[in-house]
Amino acid sequence: MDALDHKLTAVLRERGQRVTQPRLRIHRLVAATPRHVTADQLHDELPDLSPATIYSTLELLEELGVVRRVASLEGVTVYDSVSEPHGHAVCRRCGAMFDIAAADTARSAAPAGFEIERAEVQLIGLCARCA
Amino acid sequence: MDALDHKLTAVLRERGQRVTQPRLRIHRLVAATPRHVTADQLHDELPDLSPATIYSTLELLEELGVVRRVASLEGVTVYDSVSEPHGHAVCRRCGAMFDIAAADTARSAAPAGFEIERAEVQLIGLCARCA
DNA sequence: ATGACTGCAAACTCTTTGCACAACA
DNA sequence: TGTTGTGCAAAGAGTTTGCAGTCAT
Repeated sequence: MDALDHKLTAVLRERGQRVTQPRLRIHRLVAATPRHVTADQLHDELPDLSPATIYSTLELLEELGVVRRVASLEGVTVYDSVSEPHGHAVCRRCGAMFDIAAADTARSAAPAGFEIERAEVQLIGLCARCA
Repeated sequence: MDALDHKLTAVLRERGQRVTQPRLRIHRLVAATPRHVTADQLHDELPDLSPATIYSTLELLEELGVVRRVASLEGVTVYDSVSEPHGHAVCRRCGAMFDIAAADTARSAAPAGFEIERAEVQLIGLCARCA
């Protein structure tokens, strides 16, 4: 986990931002979560951090390019550590999310002049267990 | 617009649901909107309908397969009349949404056993005007 | 030391719910 | 006429904001 802290520390310093415990802890947790996190889940795991801090830190981490906001279906914002551009298959019944690799193929469909910053693919349906 | 009303009337009757003015009006508006609608936009155009009615009607129309809920980035639910499965290119700056046709190509990436009910593709970036 | 960051609490937005009235069948 | 659907108002989630105290530099 130390490598993670160093990475974030470097990015923060580079932008003149302070290195604080909440930032390191939230970053660690997002990076350690295999798939996706909500602000609420983070608050469950870090109860001593206020929602305000969690949200503002997530916003900062997004600006730093370390975390990504993913649109979700239930009106809840889902966050994701930035690794590779990818898509999600979302089970309508149990909510399970699977990463898929279709985002790249989708890029070819952009309208003329559109500068793609990221491609999100969501497949909604029933996972193998629920089907 | 009469064809629309007839279509919805048929679907409603088929399911034993009543045909009401709010349902017809909301359906017309969603169908008439070139791209996507939020519940709030509908309420602006139909101020005499209560939010509760708008939401419950949208939910009904979704169950009837006439309208689709689209995940959005700003924590606002976006609705879309059902036509062809498609994706969206969303401008990060001005919020403009363009339909794209990439959803089909994305289907091939589903995990094993996953039953796709719909495929959503979102490209986030800057549209030609904002770039 | 000083300025940025955090926590607390309240506010805000979007959406849902409960109940009485109105409208469809 | 008998339900079902609607409006109103309040409640409920999730997220944002303001301000005073705390901590990194």
